[in-house]
Formats: sequence, C-alpha cells, structure tokens
Amino acid sequence: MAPASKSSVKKTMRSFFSTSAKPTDAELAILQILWEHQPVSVRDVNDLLNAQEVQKGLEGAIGYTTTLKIMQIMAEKGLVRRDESNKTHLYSATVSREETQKALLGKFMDAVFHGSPMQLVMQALGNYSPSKEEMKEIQKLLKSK
Amino acid sequence: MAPASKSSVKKTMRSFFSTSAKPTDAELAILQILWEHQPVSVRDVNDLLNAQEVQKGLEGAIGYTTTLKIMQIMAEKGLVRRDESNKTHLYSATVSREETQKALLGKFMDAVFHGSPMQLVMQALGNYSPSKEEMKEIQKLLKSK
DNA sequence: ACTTTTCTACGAAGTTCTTCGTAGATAACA
DNA sequence: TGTTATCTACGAAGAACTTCGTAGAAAAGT
Repeated sequence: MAPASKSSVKKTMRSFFSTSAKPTDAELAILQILWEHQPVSVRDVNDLLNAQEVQKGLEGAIGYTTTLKIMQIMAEKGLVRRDESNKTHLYSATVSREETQKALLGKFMDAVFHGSPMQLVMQALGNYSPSKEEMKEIQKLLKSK
Repeated sequence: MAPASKSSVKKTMRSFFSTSAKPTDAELAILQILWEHQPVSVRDVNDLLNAQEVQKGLEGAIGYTTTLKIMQIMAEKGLVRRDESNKTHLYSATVSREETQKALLGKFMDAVFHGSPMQLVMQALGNYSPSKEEMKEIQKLLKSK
C-alpha cells in the first residue's frame, strides 16, 4: 500500500514571497541599537534591549547568550563587523541606517501598499499628525522637487 | 561529568522581537489578492499569484496545494472566511485593507524608523517623487490638520 | 458508466528564527 | 594563587513558515 520511493528534494525555501534578504526582527532591533551606540559590546546591546523592553511593559528579559548568538549570526551574514582586539568584542553595523531604511521601505511598500508610495504617505500622514515644524519641513521637501 | 537534568522548557518563541500577530509574507500577498478580487477561489488566487510572479520575472511557479495550504491556515487564524456551500470554496478577507495597513505601518515604523512617522514620510517622499496631482493631495491633507 | 479533471484535507519535509544551556578561555578579584 | 565573574563559541531544541506529495471525494466530460 504505502509507496516506497522517497527522494523529496525541496529547493529554495522562502524564495517566492519574501523577496531576497532582509534583516529579521531581532536583527533589526539590534541594528537600531548599533546605529545609535556603536561600537558597542554584546553586554551593552543586551542591556539596552532589556531596558527598552521594560519601557514597553513587556515581561521576561532576553538572555545574554540569545543576543550574543544573534549578533554572531549577523557577523556571519556581514551585517556587522567586530573588533576582536580585546576580550570583549565591539560591534558596529556595516550597513548604514539610511540604506537599510530605504531598502526595507521599498519592500514594505511593495508587500503592504502594493508598491504605491502615495498610499503609504497618505496613511502615515493620516494617522500621525505632524507638528508645525514638521509640516514646514515636508513642504520644503515637496517644493524642492 | 555530563549533568543529567534536562527539563528544557522553552516558553514563548518569537515573543520578544516580533511584537504580536502580523500576517506572514505569503499571507499578505494573498490578502492583497483577496482585497481586490474577493470572493475568490484558491485556484484563482494561485493563478493570480503566478501571474504577478511572471510579471516580476521570477521563475518557478508556486504550487496549487501550497496556496491552498496557506489559505487553510489563514482560515484557521481567522484572517479569512470561506463560503463552503459549493465544492469550490470561495474566500474573503475578514480584515480590512485599511486596518491592516495601518497596523502594519505602525509596527514597521517602530521597527525600522524607531517609531518616528516623520522620518518615514521624509524617506518615502525623498525616494519617490510624487506627481503634481499627488503633491496637491498631500498639501490638502496637511492643510486639513 | 467509466475515465479524467478538479477540489479539499492531511501530513510531512526542510528551512529559518529565536531561545538558551553548557563548555572553555580569559580577566578580575580575594 | 586560587576562586569567581565574564566573555565567546558551539550546539541543539522548539516554533513558525513554505513547500509539496498523496489520498479521497466530487464534478465534468466522453
């Protein structure tokens, strides 16, 4: 009854939908910290992470080795570089904040707003009222086009 | 030497970083189709998915049962509802496009732009130049605030 | 009526991601 | 110098996601 042949060769996992490389949520959270504090140790990152967790009212701190592991993986992927001259390694991001934001924004727009920047901008402006200074800034940007 | 106790009870997986429920990439792609064509069959969704894949120049069509499976899971999660009165089930989204976009935008802003809508808007407007009509629309929205 | 197509349901493989425990090395401290 | 704290490295568990094969029912076609 049960068939015997069994040579299932899956190919490219996670290929179709999520278009190409993007940092995971954990990686992104760490990148944010790096961009603000680099160069920085794993210990510091972990502390900062847990500090903002408290701030958000979440419970259960993230373990030190968890942060370490993720940062090691990020190093493997080339997302960060590290200075190993001391026992405590110091990490820095290899990707710039702006580039990353730009790339992620593009993907996000595609996935959620069907590639329409207008829809996204309108939604963003609709939900969060900018201050007067901010409005002026937007106006300035628009005029410069 | 080797300790014996081994009651490793992992708890909340994927709890800390990715804040709460959000549709996966595959689910989002399907939701987009539902929002435009609902109510719609799995077959149609699969065809549309592969059509836009061709459009994007990707290779290797996504299998029918893959789409089916994901939509079944979406039904379990409550993301979609389905009419089973005919053999071919017809699916519709239970979540609205606007609500979903709004929620995802909020999360995205948090994760990537540190919660600053201004940064996001400036980036978006910086990268993609709006047309004159669109600018007018933005101006209008800004004035109405 | 028989065959072929089309559909749903189920299950499982394989990948990625987050989590943490443990081991070994190095530094700090007593 | 011996103990304690701190750090990196490694490995593995478990969850979630995407992928598809197979089976069985229903419909359509001949």
